[in-house]
Amino acid sequence: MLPKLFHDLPANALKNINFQKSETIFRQYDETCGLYFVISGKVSLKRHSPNGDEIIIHNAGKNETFAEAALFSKEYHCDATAIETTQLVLINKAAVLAQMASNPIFAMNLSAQFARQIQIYRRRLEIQAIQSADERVYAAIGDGMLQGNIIKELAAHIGLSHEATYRSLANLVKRNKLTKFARGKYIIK
Amino acid sequence: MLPKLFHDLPANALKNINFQKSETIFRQYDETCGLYFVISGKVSLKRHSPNGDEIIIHNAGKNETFAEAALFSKEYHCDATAIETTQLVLINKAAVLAQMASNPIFAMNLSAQFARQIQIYRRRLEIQAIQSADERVYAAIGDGMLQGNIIKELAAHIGLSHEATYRSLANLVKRNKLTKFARGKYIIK
DNA sequence: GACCAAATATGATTTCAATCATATGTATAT
DNA sequence: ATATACATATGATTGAAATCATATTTGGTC
Repeated sequence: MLPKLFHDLPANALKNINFQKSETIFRQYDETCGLYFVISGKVSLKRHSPNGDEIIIHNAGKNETFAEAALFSKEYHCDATAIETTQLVLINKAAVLAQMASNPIFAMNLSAQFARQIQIYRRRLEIQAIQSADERVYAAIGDGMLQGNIIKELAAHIGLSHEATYRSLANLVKRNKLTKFARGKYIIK
Repeated sequence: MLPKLFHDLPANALKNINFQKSETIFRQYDETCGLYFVISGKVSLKRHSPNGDEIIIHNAGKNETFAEAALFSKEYHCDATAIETTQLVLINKAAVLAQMASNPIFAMNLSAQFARQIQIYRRRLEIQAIQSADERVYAAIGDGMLQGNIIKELAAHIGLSHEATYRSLANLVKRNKLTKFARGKYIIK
């Protein structure tokens, strides 16, 4: 779901684009044209260090934006590549900047959107820092991080192996901390 | 170092405040008055879940801002408490919002600041997800995350025990991937 | 220079998640 | 109804970080 604030932009500021697996979206040093929203699929954002190592910046998945910093920079800071078949919305930089300049409410909504994202990432860092798989899974479920009903995706999202995640879920149910009400569906007790 | 953009605010929009260890800075549901910058010390941001568990949102340390989302909300979303003696700058919400409304450049700079923070947190998530302590330490050093010269702080920052961190540093030096040029000082080869 | 607290270093042991291996269940397409 | 790909589940083993225990070094203060 594209964040509501972007609907305030002119219609031609939003452009759907499809990418095949392994296709390049943009490269580091390309001139920036906008930020992106992921409708479906997954995008890998990477950079190369001076000594040639590959630095993973982020993998952006469904319902996430990426390349926000591109709004404020002439060049993209990294390479973006589709990990799988991917559908994106390109949100035009010039349109965003123009809207920010002319509509203070839009500018404020954009800052608010970014501030919310900061909050989300901070919490994710805390969760990922939890050593115990059981406690990490419990925290993630509590935070609503199980979005669909695929446990394997939750596992990847919180940095656990899928096996450890299944086990933790089973333990938590056994310990009466969670209820499993359907396949891939749990609630906190 | 307070981000430059906040210097564009009127002087009375910035207020230094000191807190003793364990002192409350704000509580969840308090009316928001602004965001904060940490000059020194550490602040714990926590919330309580419906069933009484304590949820750690973030620990904010030196040179970080926190409570950014307060700019866009009537109430604080969590409790903030000083973990140790702490010196903060309170950045006045009304002044920030007024400046955003009247100065599009300021609004843009604030969004840019937040976008940079998003980038930093995303990268930190990736680093923290690296299983191998050696590779995690290497990535963190490469990203300039060793800010002072206290390895123990780096360890806490990247989610490793201090022992594992010292060991990894020693391994990386032995493997010729890092050079130690002083106590607590390393560079990538 | 002496003292002290904290950081760093290192050895040994424990813990538990990752990994490997296999089996079962399930949603989807035909 | 059947076939298939993928998710889920579970047992066994491995590996490496956490933890525990000590020792040494170092920076700051007096």
